[in-house]
Amino acid sequence: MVDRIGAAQTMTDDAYPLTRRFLQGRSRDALDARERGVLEGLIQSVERFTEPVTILERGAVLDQSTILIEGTVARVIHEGGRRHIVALHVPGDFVDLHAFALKRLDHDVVSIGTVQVGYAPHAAIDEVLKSEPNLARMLWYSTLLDAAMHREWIMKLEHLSADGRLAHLIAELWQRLSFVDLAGESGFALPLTQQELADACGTTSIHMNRTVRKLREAGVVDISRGQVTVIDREELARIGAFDPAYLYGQGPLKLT
Amino acid sequence: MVDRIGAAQTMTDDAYPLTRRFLQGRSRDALDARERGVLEGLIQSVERFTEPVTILERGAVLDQSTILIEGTVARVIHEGGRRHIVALHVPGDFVDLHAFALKRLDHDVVSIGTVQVGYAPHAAIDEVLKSEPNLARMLWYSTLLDAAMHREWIMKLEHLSADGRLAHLIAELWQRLSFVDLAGESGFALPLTQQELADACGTTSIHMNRTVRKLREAGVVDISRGQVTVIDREELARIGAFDPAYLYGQGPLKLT
DNA sequence: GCCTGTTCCTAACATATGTTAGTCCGAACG
DNA sequence: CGTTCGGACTAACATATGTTAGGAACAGGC
Repeated sequence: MVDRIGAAQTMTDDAYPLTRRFLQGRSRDALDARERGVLEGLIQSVERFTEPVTILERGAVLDQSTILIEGTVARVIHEGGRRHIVALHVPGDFVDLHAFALKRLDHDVVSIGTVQVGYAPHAAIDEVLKSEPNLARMLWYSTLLDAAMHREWIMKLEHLSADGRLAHLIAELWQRLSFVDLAGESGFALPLTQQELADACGTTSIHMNRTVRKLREAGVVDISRGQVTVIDREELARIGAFDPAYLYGQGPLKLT
Repeated sequence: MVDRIGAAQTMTDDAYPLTRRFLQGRSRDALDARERGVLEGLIQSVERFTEPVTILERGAVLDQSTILIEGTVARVIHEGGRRHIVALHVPGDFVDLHAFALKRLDHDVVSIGTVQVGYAPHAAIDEVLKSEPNLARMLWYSTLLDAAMHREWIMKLEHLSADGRLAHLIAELWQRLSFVDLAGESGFALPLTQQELADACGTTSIHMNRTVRKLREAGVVDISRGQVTVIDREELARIGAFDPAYLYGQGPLKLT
């Protein structure tokens, strides 16, 4: 592996404005400076969305993959006239790297709030697979993190009722935003409406409203106007049965 | 890509007793004979379990990955004294290939009924990554299929109530077993108890019992004594909101 | 400034599901 | 042949959640 000094790492990371958050807080130091340069070079174009928009449509056959640079996007499966959020992404995440191997997308990808993304052509990723086994492994790794989060969501949906599901979602997002330096001491910005929170927790907006109020009145967390303020961190983790091990962060984790 | 003739393919597949079901029914023909040989050669040992056993434990640091050769295994997350099945595997599936890159397992892997597995050392997979980009891509692909199934399970848990969840599970298993030639015309063998079905559908065994009875009395599917008999295939797919696209099968799919 | 749409919020009622407490049955085993 | 044990099954009751039907607060456009 590669030895790196913390300060030097921060300096070099600034040299990669588009991909600097990729695996930040995870095993990013498994990539050396050259590999980070290769990764940054994969991004051949950038796009910005200010309106809510379906960035990628289910069934689309893609020849490039998308990395989230700024903002929030959701992976959505429409079924029975309803919109189901199956995953949420924070900056630094590839949102459709799986399409590199699967080609066809099995779900939509939609923007939430203002979003900036970068595109990496599959042909360029192909070259990485042939000549950069370590970087290839890290790309694979990032899709495996998605899968680990999916499994945790399955557990959450099978095990917890609405308040636990919401608490888990909040705790997870807080942790993931902390990895990429986008969370505050006591909370974080959250552009999701109650309807969207409901879509991500498998409930209705009416019930999500009850649940938000319940957690607020219980003095656990205040979710309002795009801002989450955590009041009782331990209680939040307890209600949400949140153990961050599945996020595979490095170093001591904020929530235990 | 590689041109292959159907008959020849069947013959060569018999030469790979341990890995012949890997990606069968999916994009397996993207692998040529040499690559299939390399894959088969990855399996350095085989083990058989006749008793229900935890094959792999959460938190374990692995130096090999496990392919399911025969039988059924479940991925399980224990939480709050309960056992939650987050994924089920059929022969041909790698059950912990993600541990190659993640190293630490975030869940248990348990056998259901009699099971035979093979082990592929990570060092050998490392070599594949360096010298067999196409095979490496197929290994990646297989973990992305797992993730796609995870997402469908999330949708199922968010969207459907107990009878829909059960119908979806049955329809999915039937399709996946069909891919690997282990399903019959009107059903398949299923070693899961009602308790385990409940664990996979996020409900209780009592409610699963109601649900099994309901689907039986409605003339949709009969689940009993380890055997599933599908009576009304279309209704099963309708109740379970089952669209097999997410399984990325090739050719015409059994259920539509 | 007012209109218009979206989000947040509430109430009342119906229903799915969980919980507790069992009985019944067949397979495995002595 | 009886015992034992796990799984299948049922009933009665409590509760979480969905559904329908709205009102209140707020932001953006004109």
